[in-house]
Amino acid sequence: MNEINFCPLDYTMNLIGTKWKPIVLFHLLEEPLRSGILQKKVPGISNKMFTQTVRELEKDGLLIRTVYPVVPPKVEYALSTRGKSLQYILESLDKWGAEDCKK
Amino acid sequence: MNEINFCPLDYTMNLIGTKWKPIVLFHLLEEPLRSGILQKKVPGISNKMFTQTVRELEKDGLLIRTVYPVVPPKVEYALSTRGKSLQYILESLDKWGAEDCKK
DNA sequence: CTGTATCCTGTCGGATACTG
DNA sequence: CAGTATCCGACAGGATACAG
Repeated sequence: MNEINFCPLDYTMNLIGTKWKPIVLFHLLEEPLRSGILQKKVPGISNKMFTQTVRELEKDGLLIRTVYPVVPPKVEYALSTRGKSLQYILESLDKWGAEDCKK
Repeated sequence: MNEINFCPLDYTMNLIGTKWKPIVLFHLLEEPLRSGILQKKVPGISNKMFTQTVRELEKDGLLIRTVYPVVPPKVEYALSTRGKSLQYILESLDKWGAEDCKK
């Protein structure tokens, strides 16, 4: 890597520029969701990639993982403040896609 | 893939959701650039990935490739109308990154 | 200058089975 | 229900050499 022409866009893409991350975040915009529900909203994602994705998002402080000590286990994911600050971008991406695929 | 919960965001990410595409497009926002210049603005990218990236962007109609029949060869890349319509999003991603990495 | 063609390695990412 | 572990094929992506 070279930092000479580093641009913030690059920084952003390193956080959310993967196949699944934006979609996961997008589905959390409205409300926190428990694990199973969230995963079902991202069809095509494998169990492995789902876990890996939310783990990285948690590590980067974009979402918060809450474990409820009940049986059966219940885990809920919610956007952090930092994650919520992406709302505008996620919706822009969504809107652009909606407009563009009409053509 | 499953289309039940297909969202436009997914569509957008399939077009520009890679490591290099947004950066390449971003550097073309101001003005068309010839190949060598553009590539130098994306440090860290290998020759192979650069060619591959612009080829896909061209195929998807996001940029236009113009070959000038001169010696030495001159090739220029410019955003298409469709590519320009991403300006807003690219700048949002850039701004977010600039804001966020202050913290 | 611009782009292509190999080769080669690491990682992505799915399928499956299993634990608490 | 939620998550982990392993296996394994596919491909992203770099280095290098070469062509027009």
